[in-house]
Amino acid sequence: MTSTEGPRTMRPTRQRTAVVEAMTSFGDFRSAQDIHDLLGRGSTPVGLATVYRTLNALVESGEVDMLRTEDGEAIYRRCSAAHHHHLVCRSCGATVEVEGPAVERWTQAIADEHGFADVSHTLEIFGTCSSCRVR
Amino acid sequence: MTSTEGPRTMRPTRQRTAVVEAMTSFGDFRSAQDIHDLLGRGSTPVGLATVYRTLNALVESGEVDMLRTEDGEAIYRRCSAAHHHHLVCRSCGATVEVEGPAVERWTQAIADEHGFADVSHTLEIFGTCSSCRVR
DNA sequence: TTTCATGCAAATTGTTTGCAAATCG
DNA sequence: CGATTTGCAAACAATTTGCATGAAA
Repeated sequence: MTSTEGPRTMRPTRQRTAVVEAMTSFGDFRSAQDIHDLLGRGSTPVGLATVYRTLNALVESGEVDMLRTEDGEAIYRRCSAAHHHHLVCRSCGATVEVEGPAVERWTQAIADEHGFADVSHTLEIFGTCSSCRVR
Repeated sequence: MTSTEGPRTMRPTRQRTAVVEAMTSFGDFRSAQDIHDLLGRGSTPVGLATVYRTLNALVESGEVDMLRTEDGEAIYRRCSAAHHHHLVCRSCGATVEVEGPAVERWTQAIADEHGFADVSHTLEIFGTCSSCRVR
């Protein structure tokens, strides 16, 4: 079970830095492939496998948050970014970021109540925005 | 955009029934592959592709709930009528159904506030259940 | 120089699709 | 019969892994 052992240290390489900076530059969730593409276009191309390895390491070390999109793709976000949710228009895709202290508290409470620790959650709201209703 | 059109009716075939019954027999989340294996052992083998197609259809029609496990696998469960959310253990996968009138109201309010109509939402809570913490 | 990280390409895994044969209405 | 569904295998997409090479310590 100790087969998956890895080094305890993480070398500050050029590509590792590039990934971290990319993650820092945009605060929201992106897929590994997005990040790879982004870096590829820039002046610091990084191999896709490396992007994956780096992101996994960052998740492991708690510096990055990972969650799954509806179709199973992993998306990552720098952890420190303020936690918020999205209100998405089904029709045009417009997105509004919303915060919900109440929801945060509620989920925490529910989890406590059932003896769950180390709580996190995902919440997305879908609807039809006013512009799309009019036309 | 109408390319993915399908028939509006769903024929009650032997395999479709088998899948639905399997879903009914156990109340918790199972992967498509689990269901396929299960049926394969029994007297009513159903092709894996068919299991997937059937499950997708059921999710589409709202008879089945689908969510993603930490590693991106889709898991399905027959869904009870009432709208509810899930509290899922990251480690062992145990799930608790929770209701959240407050959340329902909150999402509605947020949507209204931004001029969105026809609102729906998804919310999943993740954590580590007490049994898994103990060990 | 020794160890860890990178890149590439090949290997895996979960899921979807094309198409001929079986089945339902 | 005619339209839909099934099964199988091939196609796919996201992610991981093996291995030789390059860069830190």
